[in-house]
Amino acid sequence: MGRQPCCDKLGVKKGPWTVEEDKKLINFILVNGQCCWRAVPKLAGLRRCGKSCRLRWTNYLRPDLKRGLLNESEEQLVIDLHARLGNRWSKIAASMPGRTDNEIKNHWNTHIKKKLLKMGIDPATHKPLQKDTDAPNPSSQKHSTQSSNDNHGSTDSSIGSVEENLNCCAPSESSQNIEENGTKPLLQSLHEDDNKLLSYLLGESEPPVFDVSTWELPNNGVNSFASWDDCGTWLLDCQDFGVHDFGPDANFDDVEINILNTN
DNA sequence: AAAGCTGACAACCGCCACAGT
DNA sequence: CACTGTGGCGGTTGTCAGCTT
Repeated sequence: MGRQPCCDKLGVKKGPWTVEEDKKLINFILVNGQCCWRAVPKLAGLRRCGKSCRLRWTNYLRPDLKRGLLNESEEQLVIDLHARLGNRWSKIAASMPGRTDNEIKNHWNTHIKKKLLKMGIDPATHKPLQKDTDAPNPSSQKHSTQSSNDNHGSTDSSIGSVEENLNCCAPSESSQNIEENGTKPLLQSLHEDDNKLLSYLLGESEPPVFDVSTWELPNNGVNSFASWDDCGTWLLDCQDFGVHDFGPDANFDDVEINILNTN
């Protein structure tokens, strides 16, 4: 109440991002790294809310993102983690390198939820559905989600019930099996390097050591690339943009270039 | 061929946590 | 300690492409 909106609504563009806007945002972050999202739109010459820029970058433009549907083992992982964490999508996403919370959330809502319901499992509690809860009302769903959040240790039995059902179609990579024999959870053993990278990109840790041919640290700016063409080629590997979309040919006006140069 | 339906996913909104003042 | 600004999160909606009737 009385709280100011995160950005001035007037003159702020909404809706799908254009290629031009993407280019500006990518170029800005390549040069300046991730900093003060509120200032990004102004500095990058975008008529967007800072929040919108952050979302666009983290959910779509980030170069370390996997694209496409979650495969079976990732899906199994999401179910396992959801049973433990509830709807804490960001926590779940943090354990799945290359996947975003938004992506996982979408996949949960469009695929997994239905799959579980079909199997007679309540997606909120991960327990078998009662006869009279075939059409669960939202309030009870919310409540049960909350309780699963609060009782992480007590959800083991429910996890079991989910995975017992899933084992019929899931391959041998059931995390239940992994944990039962006392080995490292699947999440921790998979993609540890990617986790480091993700962690760095999210500003949570020091830069990891990784293959510099695939991704350079934003703080190093354009100097990380032998040329703007290299930069474009690198981005081309990551996203569906043409090399010509980036670099000196990018459509910065003089004011924007000045802003970039003074930083 | 066209209308309606469904799935997939991008994007927005409102709230919350936390750091800085 | 209270207030403010910012970033982040989760829920929800909008849009579009593909499929079905």
